[in-house]
Amino acid sequence: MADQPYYLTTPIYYVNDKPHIGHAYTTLACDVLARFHRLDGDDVHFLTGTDEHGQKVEKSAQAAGVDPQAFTDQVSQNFRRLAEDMNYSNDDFIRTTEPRHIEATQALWRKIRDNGHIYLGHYEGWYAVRDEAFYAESELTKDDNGNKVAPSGAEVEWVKEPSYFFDLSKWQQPLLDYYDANPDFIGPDTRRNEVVSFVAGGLDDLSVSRTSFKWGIPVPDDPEHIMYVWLDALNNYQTAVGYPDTESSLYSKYWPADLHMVGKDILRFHAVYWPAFLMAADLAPPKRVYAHGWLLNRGEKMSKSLGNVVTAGDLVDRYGLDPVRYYLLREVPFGQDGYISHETMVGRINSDLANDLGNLAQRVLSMIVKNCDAKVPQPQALTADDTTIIAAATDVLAAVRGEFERQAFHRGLEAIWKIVGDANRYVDAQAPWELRKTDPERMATVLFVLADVIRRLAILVQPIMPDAASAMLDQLAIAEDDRTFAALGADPAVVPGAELPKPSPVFPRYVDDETAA
RNA sequence: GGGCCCGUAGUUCAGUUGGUUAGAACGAACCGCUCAUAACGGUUAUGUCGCAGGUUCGAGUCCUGCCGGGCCUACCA
Repeated sequence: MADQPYYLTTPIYYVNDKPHIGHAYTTLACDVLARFHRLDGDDVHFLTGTDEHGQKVEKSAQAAGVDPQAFTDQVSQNFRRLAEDMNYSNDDFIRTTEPRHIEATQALWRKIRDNGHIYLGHYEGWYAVRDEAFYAESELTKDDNGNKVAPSGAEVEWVKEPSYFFDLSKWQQPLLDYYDANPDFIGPDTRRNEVVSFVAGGLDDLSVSRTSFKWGIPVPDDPEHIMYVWLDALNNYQTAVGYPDTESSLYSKYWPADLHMVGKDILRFHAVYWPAFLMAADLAPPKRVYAHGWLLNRGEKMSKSLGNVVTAGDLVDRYGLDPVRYYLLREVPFGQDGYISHETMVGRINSDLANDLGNLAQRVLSMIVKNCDAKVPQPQALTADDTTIIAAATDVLAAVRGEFERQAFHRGLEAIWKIVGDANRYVDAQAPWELRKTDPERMATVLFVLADVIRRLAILVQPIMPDAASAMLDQLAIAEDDRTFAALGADPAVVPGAELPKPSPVFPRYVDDETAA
């Protein structure tokens, strides 16, 4: 059970994009899982990074007057900064322009080619020179002169260029068999259904090289071609664990990946193309791909044209990092689209964090400092009420683990907050402020029990809110080594006699400027 | 056009293989407490479970049709 390997990945983000809340959301979910598994004693490898090849990058670099490598060196920093600002605990940050990735991806190409699954053909389609893009027949319309034009209005012409193809059409049945044998491969279920029906509908061979631009990984033995997008991008997951050295300690430990987290827009690449590529190379497909939904700004899709794009930085500046981390995973059922708004943010911060959890810690710690000489009190024999709540706070881990394994973060948090509620009810039922006058020893026991319940809650909440949880555990004088899930059992618990600092609220209420007056 | 999912209290959602008076949270009203970040606890209320049929002793829970919303995918021209 100890030291189980757990390898999870975010998508690699396209460097040409500016980081927005969607990137932050995907990586946040992974970060929470990574931290959870580490606390659970697993040997975690958590990867994120940037996708740096392609025509758009080539053009942007040109426009900036620098070569593509220098350009990507610069803009990939935007995503490294995001990782730092959001307190992500990734173990590696991969860039597709790194030598290790170029080497790994050419090796994958050779393997697939040598297995007979890549052939040379022609890529053809309607090409708009002005847009430098191909369009499907269905996207085209006719202008006044009867010429076919792209949605942009640009004239298109039928273009044919040599291209290597991957024989995706041959993988329909193997893929369907794989889905069938691995019912948890794609989540949530509704996405799984979509993918299965897409594959069942038949697959076309996939163009996997281009000659029309240069910024990419050269095709082995035919440098006129560069590899096209997905083969390059997807293989980052293998590169980072040492491919092509499949005997390496990293690869043999971490492959196949336990989870690829993706947005729903790129599910097909991960759930169809990627396992097909891997099977074609005699490699194991990942164990699970999970496609989450979109965050909608008050119900509207965020877009540049609407001017309602929210960045993680905007939210963190206003509400604080840990509250934002909590909010994003608690408010929206992961996997579905969901609204975010100032009102719901304030609701979560004030109700769940300030009033329920924060105030629980504050009221209990204040009583201990005032009435127990600022030391963890010495308990007497525990009553049934005491053992019940302690057991509940301990047992909830199993429920949370189960929910997180299905990426149901909101459900896991709900389960933890049920215990927060229990603890507040316990305070009221035991009324330690009465016991202070009537039965000081019982008061001491009640406060001890509460301190230990708060300890457990803080330990559980660490993956979501690392800094705030750490502050709570500091206030309980819990040693750094005693903060893993293994410490959720009875010992080591809060230590009677341990000196506690004067408590200060961990989660301040959010007060609107307008309503403050 | 084909496929998939959804439509349950003001709001966001749970409702397991069909079975007694349909649940939670937030919000609302009232009551209590006073340790605490004016926080906490208790009580109460509201639902034609999208609409119409059907199967069944019994349906939010299965079937059919319709209306409404979303997603995936295709095509005609």
